[in-house]
Amino acid sequence: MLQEQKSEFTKQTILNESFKLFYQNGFKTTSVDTIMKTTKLTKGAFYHHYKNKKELGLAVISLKLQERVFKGMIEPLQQPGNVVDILENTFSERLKSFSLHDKKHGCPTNNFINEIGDFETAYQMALKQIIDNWRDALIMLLERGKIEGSIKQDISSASVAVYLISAFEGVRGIRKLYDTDVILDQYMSGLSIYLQQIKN
Amino acid sequence: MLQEQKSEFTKQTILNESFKLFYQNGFKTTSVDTIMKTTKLTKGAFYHHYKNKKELGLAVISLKLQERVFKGMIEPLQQPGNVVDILENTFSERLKSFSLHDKKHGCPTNNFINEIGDFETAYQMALKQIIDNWRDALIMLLERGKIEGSIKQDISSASVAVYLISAFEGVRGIRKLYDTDVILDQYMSGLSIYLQQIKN
DNA sequence: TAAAAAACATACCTACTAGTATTTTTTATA
DNA sequence: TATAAAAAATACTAGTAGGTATGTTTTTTA
Repeated sequence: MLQEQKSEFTKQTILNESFKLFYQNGFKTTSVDTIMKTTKLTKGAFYHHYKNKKELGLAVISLKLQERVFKGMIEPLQQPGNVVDILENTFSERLKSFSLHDKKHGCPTNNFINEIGDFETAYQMALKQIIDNWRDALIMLLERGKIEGSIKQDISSASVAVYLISAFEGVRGIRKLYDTDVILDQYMSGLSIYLQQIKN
Repeated sequence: MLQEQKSEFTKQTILNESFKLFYQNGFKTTSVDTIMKTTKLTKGAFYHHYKNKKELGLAVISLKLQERVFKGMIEPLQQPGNVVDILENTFSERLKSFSLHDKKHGCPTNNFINEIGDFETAYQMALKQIIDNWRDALIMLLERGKIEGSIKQDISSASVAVYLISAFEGVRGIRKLYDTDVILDQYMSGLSIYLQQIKN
């Protein structure tokens, strides 16, 4: 294989396996040794491609987490249609689409935020970028709703965006404690009530 | 000093220092050595009072975290007065009352939930107890509001309770990423909008 | 096709981890 | 006040952590 392709493949493999392991077991408690054992490669390969564990963590955040939130929570907001419907669908459908594994382990981005969001500025900034992008996309959609008349004029789009994101991330954590989806159903019903209020 | 008193004091000291350190640096990444160094005691004392680190973790959850949530988020709900006001005050005032330290490190209960809520059943159940108590207290308050006519009859109290808790815990995590309180202000404004909807 | 460079492997280092075994100190009690 | 029991200190173990130094293999390029 071409050297460049092979190198890129290895780097991606490490990145993907890291994401999975961080998601399941946490960032700080997943060792480089563990990661490299699952990739069937060795420590030499790891430190050839990444300066240290911190660089890997930042790569997982700005590549894997960023992409996941974009595809799952931002892209759906950018479709045409009634704004309130889009909001309800995006937040509800996303929850319903999760596997048991994803329900058990919560939101990988939220896990990172809560584990290392207060740990180092570099992580903080990378994670902030994800939330900012998400919030901005929500604000954009809500502003469109105001123009189209489907959203009340007098509510702050930023406030609604922050409240929506907060509740979503919050319930993803809380769901970890339960064996059933009751909590998710209650969240969705609670979301519905909220959306009634911002609707024109 | 009386042996019993002394023993209890030591156990409490370990518990309190553990809570602080877990809050600041995470549960799994805080070592027993580190805890005992801050207490100026030794490992011998620790393993005399606690079987292992897991038992300590469970003690912190069911004693320290439980109490913190009760005093900060449950007790205020049990006061007399207008239900919507109580809700707005409890959630808003609690946020405003936090020190910079507490804003930076988020909610200790939420940190535990996100770090080890998917790790072991014992932790899961202890944490679940806290959330269940909180949710039940909210439901009780909302039901009182329905009887008194200040809360709409047709909304599900459980759903509103879960949504309120989720958003609160969510924003405590997200705030970690920011240096300012803007996100908290937006959350509070978003909360206000929500409460308008459930008000009769 | 030889040399250089990139990709990866192996062996190792220091620091730290939860937990144990054993000894010393303090307190209670007969 | 001697003895027992509880509390705490000391010394240790086996395993894991991130990271480095150095060697080997593969690929590129002149």
